[in-house]
Amino acid sequence: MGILASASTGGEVIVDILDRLFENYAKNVRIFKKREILLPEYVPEELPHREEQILQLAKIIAPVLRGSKPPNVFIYGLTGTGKTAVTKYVLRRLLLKVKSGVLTAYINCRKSSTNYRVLAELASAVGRPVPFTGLSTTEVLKRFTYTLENRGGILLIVLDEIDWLVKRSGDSVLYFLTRINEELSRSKVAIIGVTNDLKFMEYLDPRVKSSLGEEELVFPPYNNRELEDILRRRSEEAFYPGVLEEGVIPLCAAIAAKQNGDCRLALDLLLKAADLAEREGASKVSEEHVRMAQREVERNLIVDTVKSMPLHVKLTLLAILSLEKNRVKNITTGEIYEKYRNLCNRIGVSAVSQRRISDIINELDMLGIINARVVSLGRYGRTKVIKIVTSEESILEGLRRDINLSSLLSK
DNA sequence: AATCCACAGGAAGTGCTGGGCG
DNA sequence: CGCCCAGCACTTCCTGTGGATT
Repeated sequence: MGILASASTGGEVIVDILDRLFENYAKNVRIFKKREILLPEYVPEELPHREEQILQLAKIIAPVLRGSKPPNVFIYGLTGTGKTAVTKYVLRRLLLKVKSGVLTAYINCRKSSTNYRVLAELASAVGRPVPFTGLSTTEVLKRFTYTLENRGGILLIVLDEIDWLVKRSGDSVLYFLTRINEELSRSKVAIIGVTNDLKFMEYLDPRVKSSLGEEELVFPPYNNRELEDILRRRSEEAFYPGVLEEGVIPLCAAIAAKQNGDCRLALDLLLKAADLAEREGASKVSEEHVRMAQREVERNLIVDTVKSMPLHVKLTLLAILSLEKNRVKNITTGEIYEKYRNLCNRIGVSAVSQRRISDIINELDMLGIINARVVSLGRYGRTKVIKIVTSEESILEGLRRDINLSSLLSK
């Protein structure tokens, strides 16, 4: 105690802080009854307001119960409309009814966005794990097909966020998977493709497109009332009674309803708000906690993505930022490249080509940090006009974490 | 109506990493 | 060990283009 107190400049202040922290902590174990109920991976026992979609999907894949291959399904819906939850839920229920001969593989294509990784996951789903690198894709393909054929039965493949796979690696794996059944006799493959981007279908080979879209399911966004209802039900399990102030759930629902009815966001806000309340030792979660959570969610998202960017992406972003700060109107690719080259000179790294910067600008646009749209300025050429559409403060904070950039940001 | 700017963005290739196979 | 593979970040070279200006 003495050591602790004398080590700190403020005498026994640290002791007071610790005391309060521990007291609060002990007192506030009472907010969460079961925190994991609010985590995004959690699939609840009931999925309210998605009964219709559950039924439709179940009808489509029910043929596996009689041992025949169900049609391929394509599921479309905005983020947080319950696509993944419904799919997992229906598959889980199905597996309870089926004795043998059915295998499922769930692949998140954002995490496994290359042909090789998708095939590797499929291979391990049929019980033939392969090294995560080193083999040729045709080799993995062979092993997967061979093992599947020997096992027999039906394999249901869920390709979640399938647009990521197509955008990064093309549709060759999809093409292979939609035609694999012609080579199999003892087993069959059915695909459930899940996405929130309908436009990506246009890039598909027409044969893949028609095969994948044998059945289609659309998930509408949740409305305000439905979101509230979902939050209430989850809260009953997640929290002790009475810890949420009156307006908390409606506020979370309202914010999320504005964001295309994103239920994941609603749950995340509630979770973060309760975390904040607990951390500061409040006995109840208030609307103010929700608003703080909203700001934090937005901020963290930007800071984290910026922080993890490669150097030249950061430099590009910094170039855009400083052009914006100099009140340049209608920032173009050429202007960004010039500024970027200048920044590279100042910290002594060699610049990449303008072609590459053009791609980086597109990447930043896809991340939603900037907005880049192609415009034609007639005589003055054709270029992209770029705007920052997120908090400049948060971007800057992400950039500041990079020591390479410290000399550029000091003043 | 023709021109021509300032890029967009496709194709193909390079060098590197991190691994496998026989 | 030597050779092969996929993925990535990037380059080089290239053709294409919307529309204000001539």
